[in-house]
Amino acid sequence: MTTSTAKHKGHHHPTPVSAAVVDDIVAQLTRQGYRDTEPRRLVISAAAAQGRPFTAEELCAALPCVGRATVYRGLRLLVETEQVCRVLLEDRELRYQLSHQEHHHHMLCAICGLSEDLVDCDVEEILRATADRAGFRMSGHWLEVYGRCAACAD
Amino acid sequence: MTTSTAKHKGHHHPTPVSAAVVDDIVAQLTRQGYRDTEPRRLVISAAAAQGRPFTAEELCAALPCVGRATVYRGLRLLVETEQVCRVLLEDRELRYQLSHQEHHHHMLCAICGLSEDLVDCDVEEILRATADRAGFRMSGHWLEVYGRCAACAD
DNA sequence: CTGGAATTTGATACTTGCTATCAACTAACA
DNA sequence: TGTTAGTTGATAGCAAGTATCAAATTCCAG
Repeated sequence: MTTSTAKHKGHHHPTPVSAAVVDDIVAQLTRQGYRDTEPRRLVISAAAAQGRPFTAEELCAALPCVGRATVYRGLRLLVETEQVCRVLLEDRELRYQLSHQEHHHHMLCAICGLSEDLVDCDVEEILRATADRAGFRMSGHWLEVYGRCAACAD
Repeated sequence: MTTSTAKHKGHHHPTPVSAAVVDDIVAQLTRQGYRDTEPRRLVISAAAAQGRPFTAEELCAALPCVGRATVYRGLRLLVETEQVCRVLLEDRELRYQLSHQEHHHHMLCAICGLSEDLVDCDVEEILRATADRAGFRMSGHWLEVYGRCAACAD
């Protein structure tokens, strides 16, 4: 979980993408009946190349040869199949990032834009219990935590 | 599906607005140097008349005599001065409602649209502690809980 | 009261983010 | 290799919200 000695701040290197990651995701998709297409692979590859949460528009810009609608559709498919998760910034900007876990939340660094998964956190049960107490049956929730990552803390 | 002692579904009675509520909010604003204007009062009054979280567009529709931009500006001002809080639906639709507390979260009913304040809930400290453990300094968060209110539960 | 500066308003145009359409294309299976 | 159903992408469109700016209003000073 990228603790690490502060590397770049605000500057985003695309991470080298291992073809294996892309293949793996494509495999998940084909297993679910979706086709293995070139534009789709490009979207996945570009998404995997991002070092931190990215916007749909950023992906469009990174893929000038792929149609705008296709990028949006690709992202939507990846979210639906849980290969990618959505991240909501404080200003309500929607970003995406490859998902590495079942269901989880993120801590978002306001300085470098990095996202860290929130682990060892049982908010969910607490919320459910609190809701129950009010006779409210919880079916879902949205949670994002904002702040500064270790590297960007004062 | 709304079993319950179904009252209205999707039909929203505007709650009768006590002038006192409007006056009180206007007072808070003038205290902060903002002017007491007719359109502003109309926006506040309409906001207070809503029984549940409402959209900016709904307010515009309810106030045909007030300019669109003015409604949006009025809402923004009310949010900034913490008279109104923002509520995010699962589909990311942004709604508003009069704020009755310092800082709190909402449980949103997917059936009737009602919003209940989440009380007796210490998620915040838990989140902060969890973040701390990862060397992450939390400065804010966004949390919404979705489900069914007592009246709409099966 | 009244004058006038500063705030506020609102019509309009615009931006941004995203979806609908639909003909052309292509992956996958027989 | 042919069929066909899923996929693509150019385009148009839509919804939410903001920028502009002249006209109107508030409110304080005098």
